[in-house]
Amino acid sequence: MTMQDKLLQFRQYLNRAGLKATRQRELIARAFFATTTHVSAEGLYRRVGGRHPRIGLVTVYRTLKLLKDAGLAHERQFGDGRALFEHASSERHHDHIICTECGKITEFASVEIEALQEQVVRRLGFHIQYHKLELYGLCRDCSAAGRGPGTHAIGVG
Amino acid sequence: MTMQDKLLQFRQYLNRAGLKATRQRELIARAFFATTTHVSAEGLYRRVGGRHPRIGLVTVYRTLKLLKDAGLAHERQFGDGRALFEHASSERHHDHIICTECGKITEFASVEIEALQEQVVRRLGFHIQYHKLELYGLCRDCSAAGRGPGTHAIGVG
DNA sequence: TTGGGTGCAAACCCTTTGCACGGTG
DNA sequence: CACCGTGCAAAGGGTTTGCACCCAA
Repeated sequence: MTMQDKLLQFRQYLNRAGLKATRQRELIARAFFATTTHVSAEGLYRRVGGRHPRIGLVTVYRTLKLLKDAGLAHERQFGDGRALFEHASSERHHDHIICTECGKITEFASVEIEALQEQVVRRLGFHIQYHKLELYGLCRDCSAAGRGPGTHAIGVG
Repeated sequence: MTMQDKLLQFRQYLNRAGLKATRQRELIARAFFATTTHVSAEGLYRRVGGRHPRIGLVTVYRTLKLLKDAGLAHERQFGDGRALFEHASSERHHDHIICTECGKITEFASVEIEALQEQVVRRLGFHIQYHKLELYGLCRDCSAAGRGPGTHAIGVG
């Protein structure tokens, strides 16, 4: 799905919902679709604001909510208090692995893990609706650079 | 590990760290160890404050931090903006399944899932330090009661 | 006695909301 | 032209910090 497709879908959503396609919404959506990784509202605000100072952080929040409603963005909570947003249209469900050294976020998916989850909790009488799996560790680069606890700890407590 | 053991461990921690065993810390620790499930700072504050009105929420936060430092409490973020605390001393690593209807939190553990996680991300060059797995769905009771989306939706969009 | 501990209020961070002005359909 | 959208500032919720008084060791 190209940037143009996504923008079109966003405009169509606004139209259908009786909302207006404003200059700000267009610029914020473009900046969002241009990101390759997870962005915070603040981060997106800085990207847009660098070129268009008249756009407020509040509008970024409001537009991100619209993008979610349009099904074009997912909001993720990684427990550090702020929300990160990622594109939703093109990708299937996936989980995340976060490097504790450099903060890089990598996506992965495993049907095996998900099947096992379902199996494990069925015994408890639960029926899964959705899940959130976050792995934390050292990425290849940070391992190679010898950063982090991996270097001196044989068994990490 | 009994309540008394835990209290003793807490006092020993304070002692070793050159900190003081105050009336407030004792009361808050007792209230925390008396919980059976996950509590928020606010929730613990209400439990203590019901009987001892002179204890401030701030002191609850500070004592929870001490309990974490002492290795007696774990802090969990379930993405709703506030932290929940659980006992740490007695239990091994586990994950959580949260009922989306009644909010009940159940713990579970699976070495199979964890082995699979390790295997999956090794291909990506990652080395896992820790992880966080949250399953969301309907618990047995809520399923039985016919609550939730399961009742009318065949395929949930 | 002395340094850490407490409680209150205020600050803090992220996010949302109230309101008067501005711009889209 | 009627609303919806915007920006600012202010409020909001959860958590932390500054400060004067208090108390455990």
